[in-house]
Amino acid sequence: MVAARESAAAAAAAMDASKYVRYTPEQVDALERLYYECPKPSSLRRQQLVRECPVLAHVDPKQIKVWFQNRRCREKQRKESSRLQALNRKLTAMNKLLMEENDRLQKQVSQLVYENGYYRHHTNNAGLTTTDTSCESVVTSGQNQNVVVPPPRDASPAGLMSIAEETLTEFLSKATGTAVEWVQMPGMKPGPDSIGIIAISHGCAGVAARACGLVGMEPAKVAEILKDRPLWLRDCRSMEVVNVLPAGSNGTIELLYMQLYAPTTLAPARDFWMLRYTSILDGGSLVVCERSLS
DNA sequence: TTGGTCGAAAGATCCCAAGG
DNA sequence: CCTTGGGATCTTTCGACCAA
Repeated sequence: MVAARESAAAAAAAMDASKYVRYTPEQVDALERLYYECPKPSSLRRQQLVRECPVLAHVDPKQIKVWFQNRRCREKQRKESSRLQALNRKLTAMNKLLMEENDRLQKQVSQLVYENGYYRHHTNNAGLTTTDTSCESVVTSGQNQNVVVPPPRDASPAGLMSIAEETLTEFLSKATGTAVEWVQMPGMKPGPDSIGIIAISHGCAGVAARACGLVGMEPAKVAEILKDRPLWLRDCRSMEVVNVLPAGSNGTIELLYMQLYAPTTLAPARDFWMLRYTSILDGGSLVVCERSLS
């Protein structure tokens, strides 16, 4: 490249200034017409053009060749330029739409933050919640009287047992084969093969079945899940075991009060009363199913 | 006057087809 | 297979022209 530059400079220096010509408008018109007819004329055709066109009579065929070369080059550059301009217009229009959408969403967020603050304020005034809105749990094992959510509908042992049996039956009916319809929750992997996920089954209006371990899951995998309790409860901001009851099949029923982290920083944390049924089934498989009582 | 742009010209390099 | 001629492409230089 350096050699090319040097030789080009040397050639340019040697070039006679008188060689530089500017074609007349008539010549340019003629050349443009010829270019329109044929952008790549052969050597023979170029000589023929010079003979046939009077305004080009005194132009060297070599100059004609160079003119066509440069003309093709210019056309290529113009096409590329117009292509980039069209692309730029499209991107600008897209950018405008995205800016408008962003603006609209920002306003929506502001409105939701405002509403959130408004409802928090009213809840605090009603004396039903803690004054602490930090990361500290609002649930403290019966010492804290400022419980957010209402108690379960039927917290009696018989009522809990009934709900637990119902939940287990429902869960087992869904947790066989691929019958479970898994719904991904924020920050969690979808699908029954995921470990430590929370899934909410479809078709159960108002009822959430929280599953951690499926029937038929390998015992080693279940043990692995149970050992890694922090992961198992990673979405859980706080949890309180309010009551524990023995159940059939070596199972237990626990009444839980849970507070889950908010899916986004702008949304409030969610509070649940949960019923957890834990049981060892035949074959050593473990089933843990939970049901919201809210 | 100066800086930018356009156009003409030329060199270097690569590729391809034709001919010996 | 090698050489040769020509085209394509990229790059550079320089003159002309124009607007600030």
